[in-house]
Amino acid sequence: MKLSSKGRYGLKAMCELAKHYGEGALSLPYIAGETLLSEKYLEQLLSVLKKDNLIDATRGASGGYFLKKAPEEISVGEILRSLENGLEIVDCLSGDCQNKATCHTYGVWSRLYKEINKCLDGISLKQLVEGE
Amino acid sequence: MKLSSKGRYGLKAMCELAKHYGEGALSLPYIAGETLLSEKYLEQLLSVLKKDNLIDATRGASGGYFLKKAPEEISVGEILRSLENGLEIVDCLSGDCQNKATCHTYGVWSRLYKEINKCLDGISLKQLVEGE
DNA sequence: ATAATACCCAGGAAATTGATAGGGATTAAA
DNA sequence: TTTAATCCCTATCAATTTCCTGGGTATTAT
Repeated sequence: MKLSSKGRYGLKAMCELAKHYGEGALSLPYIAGETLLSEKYLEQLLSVLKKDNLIDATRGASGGYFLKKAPEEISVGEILRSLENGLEIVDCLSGDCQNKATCHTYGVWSRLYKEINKCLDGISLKQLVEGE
Repeated sequence: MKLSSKGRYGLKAMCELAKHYGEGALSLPYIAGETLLSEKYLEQLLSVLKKDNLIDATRGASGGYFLKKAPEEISVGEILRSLENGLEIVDCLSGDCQNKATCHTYGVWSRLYKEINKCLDGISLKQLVEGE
């Protein structure tokens, strides 16, 4: 039960964007340089975050990426749910579990899922960047 | 961030053992039949649980597996930590993170790790089998 | 002895993840 | 209007992990 590097790296990129919030857009090469990630891989992560409306981008010369909301209004939970494609610990949580009623373990996963989200939604990007 | 089927299946097997706690040992073929798992795969899961002292086994004819403690004294957390080889969400938690001091995200993982364990340690196998 | 059982080890199929690559579309600046 | 910077899309590959199967050995009740 590990977080993928997609999640870890993407969160790092979001921190970078948060650090420069309000200073305009950051270019892909710049973010890649700061986070030590390949431009091509980082690009994929940013495109996911953009699809989920956490960041936005301007194209063309001197374009780049920027946060769509202020760092204090973005939670780590939102970011990870975007990158990890949901934080459901088991598939039956996200889908159509037939045995929901009879299955004893369903309750465990559901409880855990709520706790995880509660925990991560309680930490804002601002807190993260400023070190609590 | 998904739980492996090792964890899910192993927990199922533990439930089966809990249902028959005090009635002597259950054979591998029997447990496999109840949980609808292949004997060979289940065998590996049980060997992990045995290594971690959650269950024990007697060999020879009419032998089998049984819980080493009462269902109310075994937590779901213990079981999953055994099967999943720890519930650390990222590697730096289990190891020797160099950047621990400077890394901003370390605190997030550590907080989440504690919450996950707290949640799962709060549910006993007995509660699980009896439906809370 | 024999049958039923747990135990051990090796390996392979399948899925997921991590990362690379190329080319295209869009836009700002010169 | 050209040019260059940049985001955007999609395919593919290598590596890793996970899931599962199979064969053979050791042990014990009957």
